[in-house]
Amino acid sequence: MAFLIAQRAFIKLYLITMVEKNRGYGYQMLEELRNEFKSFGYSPPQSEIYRALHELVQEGVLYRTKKLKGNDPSVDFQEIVLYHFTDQGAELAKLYKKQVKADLDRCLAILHKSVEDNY
Amino acid sequence: MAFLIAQRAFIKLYLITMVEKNRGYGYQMLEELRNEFKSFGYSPPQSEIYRALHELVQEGVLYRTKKLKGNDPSVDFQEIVLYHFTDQGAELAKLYKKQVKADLDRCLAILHKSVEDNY
DNA sequence: CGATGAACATCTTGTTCATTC
DNA sequence: GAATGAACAAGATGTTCATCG
Repeated sequence: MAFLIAQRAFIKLYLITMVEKNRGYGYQMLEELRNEFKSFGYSPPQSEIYRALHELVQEGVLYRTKKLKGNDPSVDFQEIVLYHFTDQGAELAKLYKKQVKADLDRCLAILHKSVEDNY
Repeated sequence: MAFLIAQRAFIKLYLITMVEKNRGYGYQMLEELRNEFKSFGYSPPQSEIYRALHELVQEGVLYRTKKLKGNDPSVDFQEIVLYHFTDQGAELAKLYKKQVKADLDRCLAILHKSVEDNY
């Protein structure tokens, strides 16, 4: 049995939510997460974001499209990878979120307990 | 920067509290923890408890004494290892607990945030 | 079986490098 | 520097084995 939720699962949850909100590509999501958690002393490593995205693709939740970043191709040729739900993706995501929610609640309960027990 | 608190630190916290309360030896503490967290779907592995105890000794927080378990040596020769605070141990423990408390609060904040952000 | 310990195997992470524009 | 990816190194854990009474 597991202790606390894994970082990977935690990040996947955020990625799914971001895809729901049409927040585009990897690097951007990374920056956003780093920003969000900066004040919590947590800076998700870049590799974890990509790994998580790859896993979500493997699992059939997301699929990828490629796009040039700028609107004017003559200015910016940078290619970015966008993520979208597959046909079953929305369903799978819903299920995944449900499971993670249960795990988050479990973790919160454990941590609360430990504060009560030790302080 | 770290994500959530490590299992090791979490266990050390409990061990320190248990030593404060004169709750004796490794195996016993293991059983107690397993019992406490059974309903949370968490069963700390035996190796982690011993590793944590060894570390606390390394760090100069605890020292060990050995004792025969039963009161009547002719009946039970089982040797157990008891843990106590060293001279500086109480101080070190206090400090350690303070740090862990900060980390626990940080973890709680992160998890709460993630529930807010994703549900 | 209760008790302690170590070894080993693995899974999860963090750091670094490679590549492209 | 923005962006993606993989390789590699290190750490933290889980599982199994060894020993003793």
